[in-house]
Amino acid sequence: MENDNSGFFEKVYKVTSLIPPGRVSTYGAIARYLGSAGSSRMVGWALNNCHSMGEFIPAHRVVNRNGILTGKHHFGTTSAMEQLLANENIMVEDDRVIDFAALFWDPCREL
DNA sequence: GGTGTGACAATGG
DNA sequence: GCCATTGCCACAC
Repeated sequence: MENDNSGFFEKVYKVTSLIPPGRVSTYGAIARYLGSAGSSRMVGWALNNCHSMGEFIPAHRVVNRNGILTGKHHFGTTSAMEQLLANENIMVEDDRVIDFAALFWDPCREL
């Protein structure tokens, strides 16, 4: 299919797209689900290339393990990510997801 | 084929 | 408890 990217990236996009609305995930969780727990940084990098994809990736649902919107700057504007999260009923305060633990979506556990 | 990187994570001081 | 450093692994040049 069209998703014949480099493999790891494709999985990142896939899993990220599979994040249910109103939920958030972490780079480490996704990386671990892909079989590479130490590739947490790769997840972020993959999302960085998400702009090269012809499809929108809900990367705003992906935050670091602290629930902090680390990559909000990559959305163009810092408010873009917060707006997107707010649109998903996710409240963000001080660049951090409120009740992140409850909204945390683990692909290894829920998928 | 080697080097650099990158939106993290974990540990140490 | 907060700041700095290292590890990590896959992709781009």
